[in-house]
Amino acid sequence: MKLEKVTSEKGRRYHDACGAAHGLDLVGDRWALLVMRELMLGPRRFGDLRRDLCGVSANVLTQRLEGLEASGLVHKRKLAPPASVQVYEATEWGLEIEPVFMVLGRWAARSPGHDPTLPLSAVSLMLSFKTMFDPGLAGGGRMTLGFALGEDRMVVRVADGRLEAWRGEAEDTDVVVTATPPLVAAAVYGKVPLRALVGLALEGDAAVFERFVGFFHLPPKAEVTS
Amino acid sequence: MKLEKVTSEKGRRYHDACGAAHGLDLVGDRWALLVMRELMLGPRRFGDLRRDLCGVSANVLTQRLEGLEASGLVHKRKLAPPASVQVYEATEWGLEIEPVFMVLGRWAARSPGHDPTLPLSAVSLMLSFKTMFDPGLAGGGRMTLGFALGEDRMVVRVADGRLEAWRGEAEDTDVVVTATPPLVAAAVYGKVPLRALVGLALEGDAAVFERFVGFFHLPPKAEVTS
DNA sequence: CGGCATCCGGGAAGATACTG
DNA sequence: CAGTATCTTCCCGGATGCCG
Repeated sequence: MKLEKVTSEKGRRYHDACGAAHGLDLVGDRWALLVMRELMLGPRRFGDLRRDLCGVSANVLTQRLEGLEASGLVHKRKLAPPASVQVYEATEWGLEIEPVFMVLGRWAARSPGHDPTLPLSAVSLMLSFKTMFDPGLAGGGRMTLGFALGEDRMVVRVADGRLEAWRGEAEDTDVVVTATPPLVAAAVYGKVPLRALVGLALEGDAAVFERFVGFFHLPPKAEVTS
Repeated sequence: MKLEKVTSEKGRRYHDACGAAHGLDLVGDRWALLVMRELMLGPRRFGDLRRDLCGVSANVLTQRLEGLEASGLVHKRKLAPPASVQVYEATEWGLEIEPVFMVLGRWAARSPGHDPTLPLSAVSLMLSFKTMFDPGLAGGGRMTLGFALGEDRMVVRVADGRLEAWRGEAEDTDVVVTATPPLVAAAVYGKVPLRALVGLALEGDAAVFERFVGFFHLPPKAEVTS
């Protein structure tokens, strides 16, 4: 006898025609935006989401996925056999939220309270590349890098002053980086010398990764004098 | 005997190096982002914030302002005599959050659940202009409009394919619009004929406002077929 | 009256255990 | 592995009251 709470989904929404307010109605609940983040590079399984969203509990994750699906941002799908596993996938419209991560991330990176040494998911690392990539620094540089981050395999391509990232096995890559996401972040954003990063391994042309590191720069910290 | 809750400010934050996650640490609490929205066009008083943030309770607003001030996004200031009233003002870095409203608002406007007839604050209306303005439609158009929205006085200038908005009395304006924000939104975004909008009054060159309305277009609604 | 603290009820989030 | 059930904690919202 389920108590049929029926999830009224009313009452805690802003009653505001402002687009940003409605955006918060859609992804303003705790964890909701970060769930979308993890889906930006392709479908994920429930357990993978739970692992990468460090700290989220199973019931909350279930609620968020239900809510996001009800809003048309996420689609529950079952992969074809023999995989036959259930995955959650962002809808076409859901994927269009990506610029929010860029703008919000770039702004928040100026916060004095931002600690870049905290844990980081593989998807977050890829999105940070797309956010902090500076075409002016890259010039006409052209390269393909593979990243082996725990179980995750990512490919990053820089070409024509643009950076693209997707989930996939490394093929035709100039260099393959094996490490944890925070270690890669330390190298790219902290400009920590590679020899100082135990646990980060390069296979292939190490000089390509050295150049890659130079394509990024963090925005200056904001003044907190007030 | 204060119980010294000391606002540990710990525990409910995401423990994530991702910039977007830290952005949520800063403005992810309920109402926080909308408080920043209301400060985008200049300092506001506590009571004004409470009136425009329809539904926020006084204690929550106090908590948010305290938190935003502790984060360096908001500054509490007392206006010079004879005003001598206390106002809350976004810091320089706090103002830089504005692009978040543009991107989030443009994305959320595609939601099938977005209801543009809901209440709207004067600041929200101005930000929506900056968000939905299409330079291609404006061409070389050049105009200055005044808006009298209840107690609020706003000025909007279109020039050189750019739109600017600020709080101020109408001077040297081509036309002055007196109405409520939702009525103006109905005219601009709903393309409702002016004669159908009782309560909206134009003073000056009405044709200028007619042209102004043509400078905006809402993005198409997203497919919810999935 | 504006700004802010206190108290309380309801509900969302967090943690853990349990089930198919 | 993918959730569900249950309990606890704490945030949110509303009301009240203090104080300059």
